[in-house]
This record gives sequence, structure tokens and C-alpha cells, in this order.
Amino acid sequence: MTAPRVRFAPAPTGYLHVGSARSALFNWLYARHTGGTFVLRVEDTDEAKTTQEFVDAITEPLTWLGLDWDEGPLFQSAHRDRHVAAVQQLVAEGKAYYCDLSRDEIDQKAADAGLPSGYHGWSRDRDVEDGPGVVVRFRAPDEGHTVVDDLIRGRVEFAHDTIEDFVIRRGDGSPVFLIANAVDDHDMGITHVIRGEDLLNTTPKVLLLWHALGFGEPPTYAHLPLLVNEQRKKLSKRRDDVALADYVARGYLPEAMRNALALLGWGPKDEVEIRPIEEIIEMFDLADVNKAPAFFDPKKLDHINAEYIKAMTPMAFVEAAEPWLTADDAPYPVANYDRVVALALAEDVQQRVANLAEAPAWLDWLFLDSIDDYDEKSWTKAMVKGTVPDRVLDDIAAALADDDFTDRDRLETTVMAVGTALSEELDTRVMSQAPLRVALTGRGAGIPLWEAMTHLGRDVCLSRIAAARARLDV
RNA sequence: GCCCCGUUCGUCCAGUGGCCUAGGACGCCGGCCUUUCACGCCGGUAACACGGGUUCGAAUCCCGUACGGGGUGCCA
Repeated sequence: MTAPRVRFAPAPTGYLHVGSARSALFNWLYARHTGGTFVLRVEDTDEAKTTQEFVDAITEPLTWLGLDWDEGPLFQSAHRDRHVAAVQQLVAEGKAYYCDLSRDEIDQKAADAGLPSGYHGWSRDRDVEDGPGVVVRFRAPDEGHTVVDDLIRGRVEFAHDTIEDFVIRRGDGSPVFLIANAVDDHDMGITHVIRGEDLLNTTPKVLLLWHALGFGEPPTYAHLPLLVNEQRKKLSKRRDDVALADYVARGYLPEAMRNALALLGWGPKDEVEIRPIEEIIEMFDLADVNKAPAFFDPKKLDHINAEYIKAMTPMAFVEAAEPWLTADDAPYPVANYDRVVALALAEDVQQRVANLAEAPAWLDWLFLDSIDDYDEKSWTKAMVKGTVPDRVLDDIAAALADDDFTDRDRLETTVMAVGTALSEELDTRVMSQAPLRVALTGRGAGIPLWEAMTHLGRDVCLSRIAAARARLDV
């Protein structure tokens, strides 16, 4: 048995759809699992010129995901002569014919004849001459059926009388994808066609052309279940996040995205979901792919991404997060960003974020010149409803007045001691950390204070405590 | 309308005739840890769409019904 050759054949639409990315991934997994070849082919059959920008919109996300291809990108448009020749061959052999009927005329004829809408072979024997606006239709068999032996779905039968004489060349002379697919898959020696279920219905047409062209043994097909949204509808560009680039922008890691995508329609038998791609390649098998559509759950993606983030080294995390940490819209003056500080606090941030884009919000107070906006609820809770916040702040300021702020443990001990002392004096529980946190960060929750305080430094800490204390008296 | 596909916890997946009083993960709920929020740990919630067969035995095989989805273009 020869090594499999699979292909991922996206249309150049200007972005890579997550559903397409999943198809690409499954092709890639199958190729890597079997030691086969993964071919990238851009399906630019239509008129529209394929610009470099549109090609990049496909290759960049694939590269980001780590899905390397062995051949390509090949362009369907480059083989147009072959496609046209195939059409001519079919016409010459009487297996296809010219038709000059417009869509309106076809609808009219169907209505007049009381037939279901659609084309009913009216031009088969009209001997239409080729010319501008004239299409070529394939003479579909009237009887019998075509069987698609699908690796995922099993045997699927299509009765020929339900397949109309479909167009294989447009009025402008351009071949449609059906014939281009048959010819290219044949010429490129593709052995397995792995794609979305939305293409299942087109398969018998391609097979019919394949055999009419005398191509011999056709590829094996495997139709993947569709990716759907919460409403169980096919992911649509309009209301769903379908562009892979959007996920990149929101700080998802390629390894996490790839892992998450691999879990849609397939799952490892040992039930360990988050694992190295090498293991997934090892275990992957098309025969194990599910048939039912899968909802791409953002919550699950977040969880997987969070796990990958926690597993990163602090350095790797900071480097990966820096595009967000140093973005123009960061919640602090970007010039204040300090990698050393980010690195020192990375682990605390890593266990709190689901994606890289969330990182700046946890570190903002370290890079802000001063706290100008206190979170209202936090302020109320710690400073208004809290127990003697004024005393807490005063005592902390006094206790820390001579500290050099280099020892995180000492800072913690000192601050906690203030709470303990006050608790005894007033015979009630006094929390010293809450007012301090609000004074320093403007919020009631966040990463641990102590290490961060050593980076913020004595002067900044003390002045923020004083600022909060002053606000308390207003 | 016609053609095709599908149906295991809310979601994703495991399960390919007996190991299933159906397992894991996410979510959710509760608890522990904690002078923040998280993390972590422990526990709980919850499903074989329905009806007929076949079989000693069915989530697993067959048929039907219901529901959902996809396709019905000179888009791919």
C-alpha cells in the first residue's frame, strides 16, 4: 500500500475559518499519523483574482497552528488548461453538452412542465453551439446510483435520478470546482479526501466526472462532522467568531487551539484530553471520528488555553504576552512597562488568566504612575464598610516607614502584624490587607501584594497609601 | 418540496453485544485551603431521543417515528 496523499483545499476568502482549520488539522493529523503527504491547494476556481494577501490569510494561520504542508501552496487556477481540456474531452465523447438556458428560463420551463424546480435536461439534444454565456453541463446518468464509501459515514448511496445535469463550465468559460476537483485530485495522486460534511452531497458528482474521465480508482472520502454554534447551526461569519485570526488576536496559544480543535469530532480512547500533539498524532484515526456535529465551546477552549498557559515557563509566558503587555491600548503608559517586573510576577498572572489578552489587567497597577480610579465596589467594601481603614493605613505607613522594601516576606509579616495588633486592641477582626490592596492597586482582588510591592518600591507604595488615606478623609 | 447526514450528561468526548447500577473533561453547585481574587484539592448534579424488533443478553445490530442539521447556484 502506497503512502496516503491528502490535501487541504480552502477557497481564498480572505480569512481562515475555524471549521476550515479543523479540516486542515484532521488532514494533517492523518498525514502525519500515516507518514503520508499533506498538500495545500488553494481552490481559486472563481473569477476573482487570488491576491497574495488572500493566500497569506490562509498560510499564516496554518503556520501559526503548526500545520506544515509538504507540497504547495498549489493553485487550482494554474491548472485551468487541464480543467478546460477535461471539459472538452467530455463534450467530445458526448458525456457533456452545451446549454444556453438562463436560470430564469430553467425555472420557467420547470413551472410550465409542472416539474419540481431545477434543470431537467432540456438542452441534452438541442445541439446548442458553444459561445459567450453558454455553459457546459454533464450528462448525468438517468438510472442506477453512485456509492460513496465514506471512512467516517460508511456507505452512502445517491440515486442518479436525483442528480441533475449539473454545470461543469460556466458561461465565461471557467470550470467549476467539481471538475477541477476531479482533475486535480487525480493529477496530484490524492488518495484521501478529508473535508466537511457540507461537501458530502457534491461527492457523487465528482465521482461521476472521475469515472467519465476514465481516471480509474477514486480517492477514499472522509466527511467530517460540521462545527456548529450554540444554536446548532453551521458556524457563520455573521454571528460567530469564525476567523482563526480573531483567536490569535485574543491571546489563544496555537498549541491550545490545535489541541482544542482536535477534540471536536474525535477523542483519545484513554480520555486524556490535554496532551502533546505527538501523542494525538500517534492515536489519531479517521475511523474513530464522530458523525454528529460538534459545538465549538468557548468555555472549553478557555480551559484548555489556561492549562497551556500555566504550563509555560515564566519567560515563555512573558514573551508570548508582550504583544498585549506593550500594546497601545494597554491600561497604562506603555513606556512604563518593565519586563523584569512582568517576569517576576508571571507565575501569579499565569494561574489567573485564560488567555494572553487578559494579562495587562492583572499588572496594570505596577505600571501606572498613580492610582486615579479606585474600583467603587472595592473602595466601599474595604474603606467604607471595612473596620477602621484609617487606622490600618496609618499603622501600615508607620510600620513600613523604615522598611527598604526588598524582602517580600518581611513586608507580609509587617502588614499582617498590623491587622493582628488592631484586632487585639479593638477586640474585633481587623483585616490589614484589604485597605492596603485597594490603596496600592485600586481594586479588591488581584495577584499577591508582597513580591509586587518590592518592585513598586517604598516611595510609590507609601505615597499611594497616603493618597488613599487622604481620600478617606474627604 | 426533493436528496443526504445525524441523535450518549447543558457542552465536548469514551463506549463498537455481556466489564455500563454508562466513564472522563468543561460548565454548574457545595466544601476544604486562604486576611484578596484565583489556583489546587475533595464531593455533588446530569445523558444512551422515542417505539418496535433480533438476541439468553443492546447505548452498542435491524426497522420505523420524532427532532436537529446539511445540500439543493454559471460559491466552494
